[in-house]
Amino acid sequence: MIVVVAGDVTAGAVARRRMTSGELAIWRSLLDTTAELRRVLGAQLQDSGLSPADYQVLLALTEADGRRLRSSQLAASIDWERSRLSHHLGRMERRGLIGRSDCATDSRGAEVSLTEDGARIFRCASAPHLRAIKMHFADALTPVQFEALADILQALRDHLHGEQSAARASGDPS
Amino acid sequence: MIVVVAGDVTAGAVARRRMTSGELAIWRSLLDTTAELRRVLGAQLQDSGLSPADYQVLLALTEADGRRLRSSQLAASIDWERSRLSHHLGRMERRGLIGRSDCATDSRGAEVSLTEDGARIFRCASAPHLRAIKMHFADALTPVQFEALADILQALRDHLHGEQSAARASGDPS
DNA sequence: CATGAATGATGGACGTGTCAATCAGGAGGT
DNA sequence: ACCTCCTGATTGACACGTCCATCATTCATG
Repeated sequence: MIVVVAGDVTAGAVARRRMTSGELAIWRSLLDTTAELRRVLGAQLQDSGLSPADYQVLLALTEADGRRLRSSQLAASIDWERSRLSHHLGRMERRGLIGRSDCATDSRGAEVSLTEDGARIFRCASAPHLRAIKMHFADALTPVQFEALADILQALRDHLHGEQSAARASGDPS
Repeated sequence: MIVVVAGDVTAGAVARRRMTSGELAIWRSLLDTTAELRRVLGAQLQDSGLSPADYQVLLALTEADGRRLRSSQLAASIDWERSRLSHHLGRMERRGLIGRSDCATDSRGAEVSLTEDGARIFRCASAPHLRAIKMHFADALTPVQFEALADILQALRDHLHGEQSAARASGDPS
């Protein structure tokens, strides 16, 4: 039986090549630059009294039906570990940003809801935050660069997830 | 005297435009994708018993003259706050990865040095880490995409730093 | 040289993130 | 009904990062 590595058509071609120092430098630059952007935007958000994590949670809740979500749904929608979310919700609850109540259909579950305060603070934080993203990110790039970046991010995501399906396809019965 | 806004030739043109939802989506994708990459590579590093932060410190020390650096130099070379570095060095010292000693020329200063253990562990961690970067990042992109990414990162950094010099040039006497 | 500002480094408090353990409740089979 | 397994969620311990205060030393200035 002949097994052909599938899922990533470039895998065979590059398998034995060494990473160049230029590629490594670009990787480090990606790390550094995104870290700095996160730092700048995090500092801006803090003016509104929110951390980037708070913002993610409040954004997901604001967009949710009835401004409430099962804890698991919330965790899935922002791709957090449940434990992390549980800790963070505890802190946000102490600050009065969200509320937690039991779930009607599943007594194990918890429903997370946006409080008045939480909704109000999120509204106040949202506009300046979007302006900051525009100022520090969107205004820095040309339309051509945006297109290229979207393409690159797509390739990175496909590659990350393609690896998994390739592993599954080649004999790992997950 | 005529003052011309310099440093970012596009600043005037985009000042009043709203950010498009596409641009916002690309920003979120950048956040998510780089976060996932950091997560995957951090998990890989942990197999060698190091955190990404440990790796950064050990890399800087390994490349330093005599494998030792003043604490401030180290902080500057990896762009950390001094307090963060101090805390982290305390933890790394407890684990035997680095040592701290007084500085000869400035009694306020501290010199950070690589221990035998630290050097050995870094050597063992380095190769698999570089392989992981290649596998998850470098192998995902074409040469054209690398070139585009380098260009984009350069534009983002120039913009971040150009803002500061523009602010300084237009009347902020820092 | 005396004194006040600046610098190098550390420490405590607190918010945050991860891992592993735990616990209550549902789901499915016998 | 009972047992087992799975799932939703929380918790404790600990590593990590930031903010702010502190302390010793050096530098600059009169």
